[in-house]
Amino acid sequence: MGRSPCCDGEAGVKKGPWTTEEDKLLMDYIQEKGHGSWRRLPKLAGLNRCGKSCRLRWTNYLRPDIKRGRFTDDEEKLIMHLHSLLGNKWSSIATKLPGRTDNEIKNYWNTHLRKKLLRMGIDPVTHRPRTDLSMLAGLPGLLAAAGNFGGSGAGTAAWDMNALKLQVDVAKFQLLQGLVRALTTAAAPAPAPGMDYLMELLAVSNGGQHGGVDQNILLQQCQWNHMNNLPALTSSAPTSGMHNISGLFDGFSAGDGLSSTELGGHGGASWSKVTVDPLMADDIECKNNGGGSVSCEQTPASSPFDGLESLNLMDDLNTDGGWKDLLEQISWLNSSEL
DNA sequence: AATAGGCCCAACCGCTCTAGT
DNA sequence: TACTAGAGCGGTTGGGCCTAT
Repeated sequence: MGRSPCCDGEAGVKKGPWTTEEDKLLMDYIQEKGHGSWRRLPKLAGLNRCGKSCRLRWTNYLRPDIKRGRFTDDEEKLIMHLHSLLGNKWSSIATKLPGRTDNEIKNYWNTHLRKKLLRMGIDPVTHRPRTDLSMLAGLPGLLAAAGNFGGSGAGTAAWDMNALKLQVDVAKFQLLQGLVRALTTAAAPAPAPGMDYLMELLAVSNGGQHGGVDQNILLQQCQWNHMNNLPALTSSAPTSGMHNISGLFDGFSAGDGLSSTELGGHGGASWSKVTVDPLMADDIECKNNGGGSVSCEQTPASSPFDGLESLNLMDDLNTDGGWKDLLEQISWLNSSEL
């Protein structure tokens, strides 16, 4: 295969912005005769353009059913949701938004939505919480901002308020993920760098319940697994000694925008399917079935942030010796390049 | 008022896919 | 089956516009 682009070899063909005269020629021709073969169209329509350029101009600009103007909130949410399902399949996404072109949606994504997700700490490619440690390094600022809300949210859009709460929650989850990974890597022949510090950190970090997650349980579980040379986490096949790990999820409930579909992985304790879709995705509720079994089921989507209010995030974050301290120390760990 | 930097978006480029021969 | 033409798609670019200094 592989052939030269259609415009190659068409010397003297005009490029660049279209004039109103050219637009009129193209519109008149297509409205009268249809586009037919795009390759032959320019000649028939009296245009000094290549067929590809004509097609693009028509589909992206001149088509009569094109909707102009700002994207609505609903359109924005739909794009985000569809992108989480389809990825950069702009043409497929465009079919669900009447009057919008793939090019327009692509541009809007790259200039607005992508940045919006990044600000929320969500990876715009995977639609999951960003896993790079630079996010954890920025947590102190995030926590400070969260603390400044003071619960009133005055002057702040509800969306931003909820997004920030979600971001904090995601950060908590990521922290757990990182901790478990760091700790359970000890099952490998060479302990992970910094593991000793993390163990110590957990030991001195109050050891109590934080956001429904008992750090002692976490620590004990990891130690137990280490001693018994077991996979760090498992999603099925109840394993003796795994009965405590389900407690990790007590703080995350259906509807809080944070969910997990595969609580599994081996050795590296990869909780690979943690999904955060604050907009449209159905919730996935994880349950402790006892005996070390954790099951997850999809529940109908409700309001994206239902359940957030019940998490007592601010109390949780501002408690001395609580998550705030822990996160700050973790960010220090990161900046020290362990 | 001038200018630098960032943003936005129409248009182009190059690749893949599909249908026809 | 192999090849080609045509169409479509996603990534990238360039220039105009806007905003901050």
